[in-house]
Amino acid sequence: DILQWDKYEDGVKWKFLEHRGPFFPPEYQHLPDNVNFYYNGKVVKLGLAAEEVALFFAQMLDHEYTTKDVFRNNFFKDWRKEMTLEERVLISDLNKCDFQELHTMHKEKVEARKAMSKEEKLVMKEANQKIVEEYGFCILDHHRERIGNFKIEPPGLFRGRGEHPKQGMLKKRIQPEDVIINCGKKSCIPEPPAGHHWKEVRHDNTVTWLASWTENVQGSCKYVMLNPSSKLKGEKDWEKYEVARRLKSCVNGIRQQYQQDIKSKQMETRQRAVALYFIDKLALRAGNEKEEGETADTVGCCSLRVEHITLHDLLEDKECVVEFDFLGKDCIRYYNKVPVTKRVFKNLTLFMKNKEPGDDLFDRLNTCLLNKHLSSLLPGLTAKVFRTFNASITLQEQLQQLSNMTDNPTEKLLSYNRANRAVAVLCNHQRVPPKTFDQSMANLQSKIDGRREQLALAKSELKLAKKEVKAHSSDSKLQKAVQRCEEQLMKMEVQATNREENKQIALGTSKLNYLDPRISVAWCKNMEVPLDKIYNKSQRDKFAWAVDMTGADFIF
DNA sequence: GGATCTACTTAGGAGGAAACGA
DNA sequence: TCGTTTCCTCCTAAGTAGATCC
Repeated sequence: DILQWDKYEDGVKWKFLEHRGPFFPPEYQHLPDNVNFYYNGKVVKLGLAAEEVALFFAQMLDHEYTTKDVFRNNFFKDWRKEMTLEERVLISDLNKCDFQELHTMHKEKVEARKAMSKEEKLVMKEANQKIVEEYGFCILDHHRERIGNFKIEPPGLFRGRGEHPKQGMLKKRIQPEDVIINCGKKSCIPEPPAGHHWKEVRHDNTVTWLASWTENVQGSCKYVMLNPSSKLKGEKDWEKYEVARRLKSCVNGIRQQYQQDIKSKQMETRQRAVALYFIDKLALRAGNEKEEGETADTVGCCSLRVEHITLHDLLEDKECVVEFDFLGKDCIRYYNKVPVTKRVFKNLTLFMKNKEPGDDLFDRLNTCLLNKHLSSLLPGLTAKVFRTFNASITLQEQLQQLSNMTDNPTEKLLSYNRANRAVAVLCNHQRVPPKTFDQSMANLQSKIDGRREQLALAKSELKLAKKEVKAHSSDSKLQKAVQRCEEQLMKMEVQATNREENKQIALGTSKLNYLDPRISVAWCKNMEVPLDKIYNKSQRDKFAWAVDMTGADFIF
């Protein structure tokens, strides 16, 4: 069976596309007269452009960002570009800038928004819904579809992740003159805001975006695209999982092949084989090259450097252990100690020979070479398919192992979460533990203790009542109280277990992007668990294609 | 054959809304 | 009913990977 999500000829994604264009954030308004910026202790009335950027900085004053040298220097440099000549001559030292009044004003605004009455909040909500109604939908091939990000990103200071060399730079305001509109030839062309025009209007039906603009900090392109619930995205999602399933049916052969390749005479082949071994076994990302100095220093498999691994002949009673320690996507640390085969271990020793810590581990390999090899093994196969495949197969196996039909609903959900968690751990989906984690854990524990005492009390009351034969009528009442107490205690204990195990693990990313939803739908059917215990509304919308087509007998 | 461009998926965090329990 | 906790939505950065350019 040929996977063909394009229902139209070569690369055509749609025949009709109509929308209102993106929604622009409001223009900047001058500060009230009584709110002042001070330079060197003196009031300075800034022009509109410089003032707007000053406010961006002032708003972030509570944030750690504003204490970092890189952030401050980048900000100051870009801020000065927005100043008039006089302003620039005067304001030459960020340390002499006093943003306090701007900061206070901002905080008051935030407080005021929080303190709004119910009625006021409702008015706001309705105004927002009107905007969504007007700009948040498009017509694509006879279907009214929700747009994902129809709002133009407002200007502000760039906040990268980790030690980003561009943090603090000014992200400029986007004008209609910067925006390219993409729509159908026969559709109405969206009206630009009054007094403005679009950069370009094009009719390219081989792409799925509705509008795009170039962002000034990294020089990359931003797109307005459809919501995940759309047919177009759903079909693409389905295809992704079908490729992963096809990998499942030939993965044994591929594994044998790369084990053989590790012995190859060709250095390139051996490096490719070891990299693939890591990608398959550890679910590492491919690791494209990145331009040095443009982004934070993060790596994936192919871009690993010698400094990122340590080899141990023997570690904690295990032989041939590779210790990984590097920053991956979003500067999330990957730390793992993994026993590997002797052959892999010997090769790694060889790859590292005569190299400096900063040298590439796989100096003969890159993602392009790796993917070319993979697509020759199976059409559509790339490095990231291994992550999808290993994630989904892990979920299926874990669900099989962990869940019992005889469990109560709470226990069934715990099993599901644990299976989900196994995948999140494999894919290294981490989160920072919530600030209140320890406190809320302690709160829960004291609630559990309280309930335990209550249960003990209820039990002894019941015992007492049973002795007195005449108290028969109140007997069943007490029985129910005991039962309810036991149930609540069990629920809380499961909740505590689940929360503890989830401390540093984020389940959302794998659920949304790596787990074939048909596995979960089938599990719900088999276990008689309502689907909405597993997926919320937007997740059910995103996975509508799977909900419709999946029976209890589905196997990934 | 490497650099650059383009289009798309994957990612964690912020903040607000809803749910929960005392 | 109120304060806390949990859930959800939005936001936009940061990846992957194929195409195009030179």
